[in-house]
Amino acid sequence: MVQKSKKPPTAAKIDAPVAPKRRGRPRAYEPDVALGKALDLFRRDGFAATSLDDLSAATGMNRPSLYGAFGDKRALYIKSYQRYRDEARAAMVDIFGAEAPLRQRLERIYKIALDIYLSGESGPRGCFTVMTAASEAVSDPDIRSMVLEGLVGLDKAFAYCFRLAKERGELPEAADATALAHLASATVHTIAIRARARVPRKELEAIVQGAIDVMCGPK
Amino acid sequence: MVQKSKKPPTAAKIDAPVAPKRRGRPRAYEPDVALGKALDLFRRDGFAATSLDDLSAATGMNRPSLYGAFGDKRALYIKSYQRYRDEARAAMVDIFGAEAPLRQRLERIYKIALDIYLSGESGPRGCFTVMTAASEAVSDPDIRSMVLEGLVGLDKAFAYCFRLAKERGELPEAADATALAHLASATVHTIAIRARARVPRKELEAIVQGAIDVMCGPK
DNA sequence: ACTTTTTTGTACCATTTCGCATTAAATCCC
DNA sequence: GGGATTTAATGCGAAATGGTACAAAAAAGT
Repeated sequence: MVQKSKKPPTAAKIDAPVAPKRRGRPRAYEPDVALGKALDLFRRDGFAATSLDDLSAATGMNRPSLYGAFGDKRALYIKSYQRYRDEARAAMVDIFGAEAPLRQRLERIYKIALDIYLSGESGPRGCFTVMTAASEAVSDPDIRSMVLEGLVGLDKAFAYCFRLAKERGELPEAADATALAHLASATVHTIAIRARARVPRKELEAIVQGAIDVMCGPK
Repeated sequence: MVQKSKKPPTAAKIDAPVAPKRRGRPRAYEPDVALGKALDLFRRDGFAATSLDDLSAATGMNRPSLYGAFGDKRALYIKSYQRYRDEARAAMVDIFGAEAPLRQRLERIYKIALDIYLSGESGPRGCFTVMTAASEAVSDPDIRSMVLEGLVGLDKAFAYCFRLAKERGELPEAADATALAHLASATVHTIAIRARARVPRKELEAIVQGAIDVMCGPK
């Protein structure tokens, strides 16, 4: 019961990208979009304040289906978080090392961050990593280590970005790439928090610009 | 029913600091310490994950007493938050404008912040303002505005601190006090978050030092 | 001693919550 | 069409939750 689908032995192809032709009653939902809905809820209300009924209503799946597809509430939360982080990472990863000048790279990163944090029909939802750190992280070691991964992942990406800038002569040799990276991450965190307090985008952008100016020198 | 205690008309003194000699059965708890215990729980687990039973057990008060003394769960949360903020503010407020050089003032502020964020028997508890922003802030306008107050309060304190440094010649005239203040707040936020992810104090102190170096110039 | 006042403590209620057992439905294989 | 298999749907149940009613208890006033 570990492998969930036995491939038809006739097919020599690599895993078919579509229509595996499953055996029983077809699913009435798409796991991916359901997970997206669950993520939306968790991002808005957090783990404890989101009930299985809420999740069931949002995904259109009834509880047993939810349970069968994703496991219990905690497992669903973890899968939601992983998906959030994969998406956020995918949206940013290319930019850190792009050819554009440092300023531009940073601006692009923060624009994407703001897009993520300010999205949401019922108000901005902030950063899921930050939210998770602020709630479940303390009590659950597994979740805590995922959060830590997320935090240091961002640190490292920014550090790479700044080291590159030094190599390209955009920053003085004396610049401390690690310290700058922590400041860049801190700026991400602060706008995530302020977003949830409904600070308007204009102000968040001003904070970002100020931070960039300090980090890059007053171009 | 607005005034909660009618003063004895014989006493011409200003509100007696001790022993008002109340009338009925004496309280079995001290409201201040009970509120402190409630704050401890809320800080660790957040609003939704803290039950009235937990609060009752921690404070030693049974639920009806809790209710009578502080109102419902939300009211208790709000009172807890106000107390947290009052304490945190009181611990820092004198330092921002102290005579010591900028670096020293910043170092003292961050030391106090770390002491607050890393305290807690069952793991570090982070910053209650950040935690509240990450959870209840979106859905509850009253709580959200309190959080916002907390955030801008810190911004303003740091801004005052940096303006003072400029006047004292510790920073170049061109330095942007507002932008530096936002960076200083961002550093507070980032260590609060990382503290909950159990990043050890040494690392947090390194982050703080790096931030101070960037903000103050590489002394 | 008796009343009044305030708080405690027990017990209760209505609701919500998570999880699962069971039955009904829809599809594939033969 | 009949059986196998996978999923959906209903609904149960035990526990927990927020909140409150009510009586007993402990003090002050008279």
